[in-house]
Amino acid sequence: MSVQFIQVAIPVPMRQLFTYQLPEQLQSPEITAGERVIVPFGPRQLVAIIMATQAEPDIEASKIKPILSRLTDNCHFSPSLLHFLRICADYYHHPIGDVFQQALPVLLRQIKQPDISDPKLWFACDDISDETIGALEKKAPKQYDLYRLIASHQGLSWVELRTLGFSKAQLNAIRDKAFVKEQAQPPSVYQYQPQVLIEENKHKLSTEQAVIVSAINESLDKFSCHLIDGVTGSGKTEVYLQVMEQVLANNQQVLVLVPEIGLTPQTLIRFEQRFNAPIFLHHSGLNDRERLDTYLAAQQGNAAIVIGTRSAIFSPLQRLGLIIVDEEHDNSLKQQDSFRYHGRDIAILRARQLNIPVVLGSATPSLESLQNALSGKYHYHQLLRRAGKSTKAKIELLDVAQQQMEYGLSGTLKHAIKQTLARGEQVLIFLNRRGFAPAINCQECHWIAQCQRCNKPYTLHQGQQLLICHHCTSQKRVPHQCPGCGSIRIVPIGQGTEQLQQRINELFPEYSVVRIDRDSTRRKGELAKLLNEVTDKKHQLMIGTQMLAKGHHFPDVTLVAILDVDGALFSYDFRAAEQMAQLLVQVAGRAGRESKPGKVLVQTSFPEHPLLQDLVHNGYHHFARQALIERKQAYLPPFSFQALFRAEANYPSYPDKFLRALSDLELDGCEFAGPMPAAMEKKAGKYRFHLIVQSKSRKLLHQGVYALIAATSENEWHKKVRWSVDIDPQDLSW
DNA sequence: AGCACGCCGACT
DNA sequence: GTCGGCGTGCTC
Repeated sequence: MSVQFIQVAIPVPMRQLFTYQLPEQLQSPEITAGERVIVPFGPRQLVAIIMATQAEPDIEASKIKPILSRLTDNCHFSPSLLHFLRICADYYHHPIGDVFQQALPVLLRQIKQPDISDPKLWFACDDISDETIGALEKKAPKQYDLYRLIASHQGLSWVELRTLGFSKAQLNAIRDKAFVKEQAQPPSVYQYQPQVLIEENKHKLSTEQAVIVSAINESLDKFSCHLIDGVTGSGKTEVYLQVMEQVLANNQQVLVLVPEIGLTPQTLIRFEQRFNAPIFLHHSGLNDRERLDTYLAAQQGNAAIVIGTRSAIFSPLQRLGLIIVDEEHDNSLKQQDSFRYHGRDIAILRARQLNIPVVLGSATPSLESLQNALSGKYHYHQLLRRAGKSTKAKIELLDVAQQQMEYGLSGTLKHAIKQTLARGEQVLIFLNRRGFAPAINCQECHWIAQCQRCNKPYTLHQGQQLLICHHCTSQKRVPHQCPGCGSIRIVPIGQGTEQLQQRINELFPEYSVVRIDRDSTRRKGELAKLLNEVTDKKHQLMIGTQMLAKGHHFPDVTLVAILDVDGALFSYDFRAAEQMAQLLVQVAGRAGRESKPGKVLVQTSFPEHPLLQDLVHNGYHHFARQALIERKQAYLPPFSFQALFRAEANYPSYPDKFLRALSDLELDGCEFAGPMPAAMEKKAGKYRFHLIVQSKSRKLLHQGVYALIAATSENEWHKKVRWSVDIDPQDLSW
């Protein structure tokens, strides 16, 4: 047997492959692309991915090392997934090794191999008398609900039960009483059986819905992209469910992508109630082991449905038949560091590659998707009617320019809150700023506590008695004295959710207030718990950040207050207005029910602003079409395509000069904007600059970016900076 | 990205 | 005298 060489992708941000020797004793069985191997790399050992075999190496033989071992756990990339990941790396001009790294669960990237045992699921025990069940129902209603749920399925994972808001204590309790038991599930391929569909929970479709379901069902065997543009409450989920039904019946799997915190109990329960089929989850609330379980279930075929956040797009489903991207406008679908992919966009690439349909859904479609739908590139489906008789929450502007404000609340708003509470209804208050106050300030010398690494004020977190920088997460004790003048008159300025909660408590002492933001929901399952408490009406007032705008519906909330919307009206980011409009409409959709319609009050100092006027009087669709006209006139996305080069270093001149040298290049059909300092010019001690490349042609942009990346190695500053490319950047502020 | 190597300031 | 700060360079 002759010496064999292989080219591998290494999980480092380098745009090249590395050549290794394949020792004779490792040559059988034949090595294939997509396999994982362990290689020596400098002083360390890494898990690498085989890309190709080679007869003759293209580098000096003395440099080549042999690989150490091949991983035999069968968790290699299938040819199809491997091809998909190459397409992604190519589209985003991102190092392939890093793309692979992100597509693998943590436990499969490590040298130490995890124990790949069969996942354990919960089942109901047989032969439990109605009497015993009746007794449980009376004594422990929560445990009874949990038992009923498990009994109605053929196996549920702890992850699902936790996501639905049940606790380990409740589960252990019914296990100890022998109502349920835990069993390992050997790998088996999901097979459709009639009992998969739980018929009694199926809704009758409206004519609008039925048309969409049949349109999608007609094209299940080929690639097609559908945008379902449906107002909140119009029954998008029911359309998803009925299309999925058909795909599952064909023995294929379904992948559902949801926003970061969109995987709420309310969403999951809809799927559980309809399908008695194995559902696996993939979201930030899972630990490494749980993520591996989902990965394996997808790969081995146990999973019929995978529901997850953006990285679930890399689930190795072998018989994927449909991808659904819910809330496709949501920016949590775009990864904002290292490999900056957009979950929705690569879902479309994946669907095209597999020749299957992809369904995008939103009440407030992104301008990109809307334009594709209007131009006929996507199938465009509108759901204009709300199911039932419910009416839409009305958005009203509250002019606060002349009003006396108390802790961010106008008198008019306080009055409206009081009246709503008096009627026994709930109130939701939005403030997109967590912490107690966004800054602290010395009243004598006007000193402001600033993070030295970011040149931005520290946020005061009073509960923890800490100053926290929200840009680099550095922390500091709260000073008792001003370091500048020694004064002790240090006061918070501005309001965050923590302070608002305190003030609301003082203003409405007879009502219970709950705060829902990243700080108050840090613990696993805490979000589900708080949301359940709200639904159970344990709290009358809710205070929260954007987190509350997604996924949940609160029928007894009839007043939503938005404290501060003005920042978005004058932002230099051309997407700020679009995002604000989406937020307002999404929020309006969270509140009210048919018998008690909701109202949204928006505090603003600029009630005459055309953007707000258009949105309030003509609705999101009119607003979106206006915005598209403006984008077209300004040659902004989606009428042009952008790539953003970022560079950072310890001194501002390096990234500036590095990018300036790149922008000197002549590129066919591309133009530059910048280089300019990033909106956060200094972050975590680094100086950051941006260079935007823009083109009306996706193809020319691609070629331009390619040429620019090739030019970096000749750039005299390239060793002085850390740089990266962001294709289709979403947030230009960082 | 890591990690080693190498060269200058404040400490047991 | 040395511990450790981070600038620089390399990884088949």
